[in-house]
Amino acid sequence: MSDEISGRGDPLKSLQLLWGRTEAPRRGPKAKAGVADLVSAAVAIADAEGLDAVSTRRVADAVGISPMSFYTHIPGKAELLDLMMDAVAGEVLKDRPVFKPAQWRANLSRVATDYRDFYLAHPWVIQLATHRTVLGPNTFRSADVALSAVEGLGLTDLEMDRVLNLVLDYVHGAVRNAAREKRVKELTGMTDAEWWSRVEPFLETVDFSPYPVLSRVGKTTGETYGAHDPEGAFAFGLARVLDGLSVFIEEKTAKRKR
Amino acid sequence: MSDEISGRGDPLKSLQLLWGRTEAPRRGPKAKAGVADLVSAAVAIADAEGLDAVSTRRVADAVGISPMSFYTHIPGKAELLDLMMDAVAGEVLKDRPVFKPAQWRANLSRVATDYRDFYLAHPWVIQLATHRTVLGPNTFRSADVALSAVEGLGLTDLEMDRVLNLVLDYVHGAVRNAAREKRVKELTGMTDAEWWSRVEPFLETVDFSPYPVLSRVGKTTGETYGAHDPEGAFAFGLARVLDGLSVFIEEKTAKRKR
DNA sequence: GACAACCTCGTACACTGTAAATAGTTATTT
DNA sequence: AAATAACTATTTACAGTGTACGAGGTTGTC
Repeated sequence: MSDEISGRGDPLKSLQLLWGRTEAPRRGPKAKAGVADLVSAAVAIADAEGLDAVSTRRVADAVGISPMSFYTHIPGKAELLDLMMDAVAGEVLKDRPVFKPAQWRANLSRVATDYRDFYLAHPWVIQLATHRTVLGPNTFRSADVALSAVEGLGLTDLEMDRVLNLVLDYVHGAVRNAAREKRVKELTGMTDAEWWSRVEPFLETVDFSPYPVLSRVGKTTGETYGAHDPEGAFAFGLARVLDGLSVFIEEKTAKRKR
Repeated sequence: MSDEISGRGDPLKSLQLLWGRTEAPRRGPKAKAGVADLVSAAVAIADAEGLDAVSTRRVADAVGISPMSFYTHIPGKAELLDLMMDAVAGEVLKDRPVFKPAQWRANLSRVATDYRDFYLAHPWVIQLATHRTVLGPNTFRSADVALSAVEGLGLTDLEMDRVLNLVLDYVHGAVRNAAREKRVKELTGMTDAEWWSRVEPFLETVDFSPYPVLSRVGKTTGETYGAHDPEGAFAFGLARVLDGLSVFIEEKTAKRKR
């Protein structure tokens, strides 16, 4: 277990599949299932039961082929994961919003919340995103739209890249907290409250005097970490990030005017 | 494969192990290996070969006991992962720096870079940190120290929590990018350059016209994503985050003076 | 009809986490 | 000293994983 890597194996084969560059077979029987079927079945399983429920056998079974037939269509599990990532990447910023440079703050807000909703809809993406970027069409498209949120501000290309990465890095980090609650709940069948009610009696027996600040702050933020407000925390962090970018961008444009 | 969860199973057993609350055995033979041996062996394996090289059998073998003897000391793999996390958490902010409130910016900088170095030293932590927080002594200690970086600024406890979380969320997200390169390199034996040299010929055959912004920006940021400057990107993002916090904190303290 | 291309499948191997039963070791109790 | 309870260690076993290999069936082209 633990970490199959998305982006290993022959990178070329992955790319060909991502871009649909596999030439149509001229002979042979018609395939019962295509790559798209396998991928969407895998995504459905991951959405419903988490990433570790996705096995090549399960996926093959879901589309009605035998375990090993899976490998006729996709060379290995790593490639399947790449394809899954790119498949769902099509959902983010789906309507291709038109961004006006003057409203960069609203633009980035939109990008951030869209990515956040996306991660929450497919929490398994967060796990896979620990690996290499998938170079697929949908991933490219969403990156293109996201970058265009900071287009026309007088930033250099490198700055645009960094600004966007800052926002997305923050979103990723912030969503982790909300997403893992969801995952743990599903996998353990325990709600957060149940879990804490089991843990709390023990915590009351530990000596918190070596952690004075944590113990005070922890109590306030809700029963020593128990109650979260992910929504509020996300909004708070995003506002700070945008404030920080505001300082940077304002200074940039002020210089340009001189 | 994919995702064992750190924080499942009986939460109490995990906590007892984390806090060394297992009473010393009164009878029976002396154990060949203790919990600490198992955990440090596991950490060594994870550091050297990645998280997926850590199996209960491997760990048992490393300390010289038979596979199933592992379970005499630790109830399952989930608990092992919790213990691993807390074990290495002892390394972050090890010297317990004394933070002066007036220098909150330097303080948070220190916290951020310390966590960054920590993640880079143990990239597998990033994968596991997708799950629930480990309630262990070392984790508590590092959280306490980190929180004290923003102590005495006139922030409420909730604000302190959010400020710190913002910084740590960003660090986590930013480090991901650097850490995954390291991991992919180790696991595939391919350097980033090798990997890109294989991928590039293909990318040149794809039509980038649907992604005008990405294609332009990508080219500038280095061979369409090829060359990174993680160091620079990290510094850039952190500076923006701190700028954003500066706005918030300054406004706060200004109000207090009134 | 022959052949090559292609899909599907059964078997097999090395690995994983861990349940269950058994055997061996030690300190306490009788 | 013998019995017992508590504890560690080990063997065997099972269901699950990814996937290599090879055999067999199906389709289009020559």
